[in-house]
Amino acid sequence: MRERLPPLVKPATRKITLAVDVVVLSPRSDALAVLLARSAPGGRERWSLPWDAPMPGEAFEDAASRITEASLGSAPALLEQVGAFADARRHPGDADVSVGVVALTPPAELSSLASAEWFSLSALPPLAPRHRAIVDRAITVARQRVDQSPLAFRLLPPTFTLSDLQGIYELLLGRRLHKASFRRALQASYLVEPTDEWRSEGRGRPAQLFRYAPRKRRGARRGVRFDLFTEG
Amino acid sequence: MRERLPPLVKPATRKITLAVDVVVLSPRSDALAVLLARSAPGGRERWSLPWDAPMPGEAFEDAASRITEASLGSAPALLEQVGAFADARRHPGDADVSVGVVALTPPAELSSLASAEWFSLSALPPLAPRHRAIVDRAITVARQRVDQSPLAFRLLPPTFTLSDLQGIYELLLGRRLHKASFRRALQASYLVEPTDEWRSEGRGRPAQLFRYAPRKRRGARRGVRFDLFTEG
DNA sequence: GCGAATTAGTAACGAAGTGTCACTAATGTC
DNA sequence: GACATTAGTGACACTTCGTTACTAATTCGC
Repeated sequence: MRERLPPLVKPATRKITLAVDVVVLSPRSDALAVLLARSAPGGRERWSLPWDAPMPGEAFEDAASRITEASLGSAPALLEQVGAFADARRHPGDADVSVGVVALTPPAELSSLASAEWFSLSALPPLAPRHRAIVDRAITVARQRVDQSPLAFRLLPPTFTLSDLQGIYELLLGRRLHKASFRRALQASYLVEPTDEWRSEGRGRPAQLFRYAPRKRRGARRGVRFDLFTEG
Repeated sequence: MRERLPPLVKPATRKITLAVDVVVLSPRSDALAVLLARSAPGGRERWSLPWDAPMPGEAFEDAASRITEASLGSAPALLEQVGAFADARRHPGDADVSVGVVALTPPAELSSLASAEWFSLSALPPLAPRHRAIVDRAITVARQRVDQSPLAFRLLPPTFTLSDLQGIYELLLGRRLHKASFRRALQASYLVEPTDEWRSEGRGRPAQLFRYAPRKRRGARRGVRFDLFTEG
């Protein structure tokens, strides 16, 4: 086993086809929703993630932004690559390799002309296996990033109530949070500032509107957490 | 802006070349080290990440394992993809796109025959720009994962002292930790169990050896942390 | 042999953070 | 006007965390 030496120079001879597949996420009536594009290859209605081949020299995130805009009508608020996927030939366009990108956008109505629709995560139509895997990975990545980056704020309009914000966190984390604790932690973070507007929505006391405005940056050097391991 | 409709079916026509580039990390004399392969294209000594084109149908992680084994002599303890990279034509093998993979392995001596060497992260030789980017990304990913997965244990031999473990965490996090706090948190996590062996290493009191043996799984449902945002 | 230096390991205290309950406030509904 | 509903806050108990200060076991220099 010792005499196997690495090749010094080996040309990457094999040519393959590449696609960028985008998972556009948005909150929609108390659930996370994914944007799917209609495609009817054989008369039956089928759905797939919006995708395209990147143009020569185009960065993956730029391609994802372009692809999102084509289906949604506007550019997403945040993009992040979630990895490359290669299970052989399970892509709607038969691409050998897909680069998955997750895109976040506040709730928005679709043009009724557009050949795309929102689907609740819990009620997705059948997808190509690779697209299924990319969606799952995108959700996992979003969930992991939730308290590393201000991701939740990208799923909301510029001003929002604290209950809205808490709702987004609950959607992303998949569990309920306690109101008082949530607000206390948010207060201590200096991430939002109140506006002087209030929103009355049906019954109950009107809620103050806030905007995302990170002010301080506490160099919060914390210890190590051993209790966050997600898997064996 | 409304009339732009997504293409229903668009073949991914462009063919490209693909490489898997591996960042093999290991602790080496109080610093993280990267495994680089020697390549001497023009007489001058040059270095690059171990890489190869994936074989048809081979998963990226499998390719990365194979590539690591060719340079290191053994398979790594943990592999994780860190993304696709596409800056045009800055790859040593001229691959259009690279899939970056980070591999972790305990300290190991290299065969002196092998055309690969360990380089401290702080003293890397010049690399192709894309390889530079993949190394940086690999470090970032490893640092982010440190308390989401038992990554640090993959950089240690099967048994280790708690000071060893703390040292790995300090290498990965890039800052010093307090001994008492570190041990208290580790104790509460039920991740390690003591062996009945002790190791005396030069001066000082001998240290007990532990092994990684996660026992309980506290469903530690914690609140939201707003103070961990890493960037604007 | 013996003290100094060095590394391992723990107890305990004060500060900060977190889960929870209970309350007040402002609106719509009947 | 009573009630349901949603927003927002105060306070208490409990946990967690950073830190200091200590004890324990070994090697080194003399």
